Amino acid sequence: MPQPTPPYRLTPQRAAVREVVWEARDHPTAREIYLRVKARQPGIGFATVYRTLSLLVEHGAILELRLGDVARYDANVSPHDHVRCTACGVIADINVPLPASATQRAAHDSGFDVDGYELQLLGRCATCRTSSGGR
Amino acid sequence: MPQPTPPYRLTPQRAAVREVVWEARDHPTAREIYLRVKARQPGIGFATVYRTLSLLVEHGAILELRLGDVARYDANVSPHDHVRCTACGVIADINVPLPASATQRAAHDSGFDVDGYELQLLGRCATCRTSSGGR
DNA sequence: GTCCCTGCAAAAGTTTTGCATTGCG
DNA sequence: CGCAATGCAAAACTTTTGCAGGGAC
Repeated sequence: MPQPTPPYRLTPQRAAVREVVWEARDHPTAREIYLRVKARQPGIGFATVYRTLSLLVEHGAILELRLGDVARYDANVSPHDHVRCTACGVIADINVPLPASATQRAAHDSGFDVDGYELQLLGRCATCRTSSGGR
Repeated sequence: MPQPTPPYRLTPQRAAVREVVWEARDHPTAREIYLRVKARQPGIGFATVYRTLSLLVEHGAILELRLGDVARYDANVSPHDHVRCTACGVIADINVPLPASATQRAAHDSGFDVDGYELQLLGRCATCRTSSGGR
């Protein structure tokens, strides 16, 4: 997907936030993004990062995930699912073949019109499985 | 599932919290539970409710849901899914037929051992759909 | 000149923790 | 008596908001 000229002003701060998210592959939290951006724009403040993240989410440039207790951000805006390691917390993108008809029907029975869904698998990543032995 | 004598002391405060969650059908937040319990045990404090909720979750007596920005609690501890109204926030229990093999395979390709999953559908409930007209 | 953006600080909200007190076992 | 549980208050943390200053258009 090409990036159209945004309808908002792309200031250096905003560009830095956008780049950090785009380059990240680890679904960083707002605080983590703030720290990484600060390495490039030492003067930037919390509020600017938070406001920029909201802006980018609103415009569909990035995705906000509410997987655990804090918000995380994902540059992959196409529909996909996630798997989270319950040991170390690492999150990976995956695709689960879940037919739209299944979700539509299940929710429709409850009287809902369904727009979409969020699916998160829970387990142990390869690293944690190996390092901590069997369990 | 019958309730075994808990391995923790079932004080009046804890019993009240447990009952409130068991009687609730609306996936209340910790604050909502606190307010409802307070109606029965006026002297109870925040901390006790929070600590009791953690305790009950640890022992599998109730479920903690992280669907939105705050924690919600569910007395239904058997595996099931949820649908949330993006307009009013109401949450309902549903069951989506998602074969374990599908999740297992998808995650295994990423190197994860999968224990379970959380599936949340998003849409508009019957009430919101009717009241706000088309959109 | 006007308006948007930024940075700092404070506020708001949820959840956790410290600590003295209470009361069961 | 000993120890777990409680209640209150304060802390920790994430996220939002207010506001004055500054730069872009």
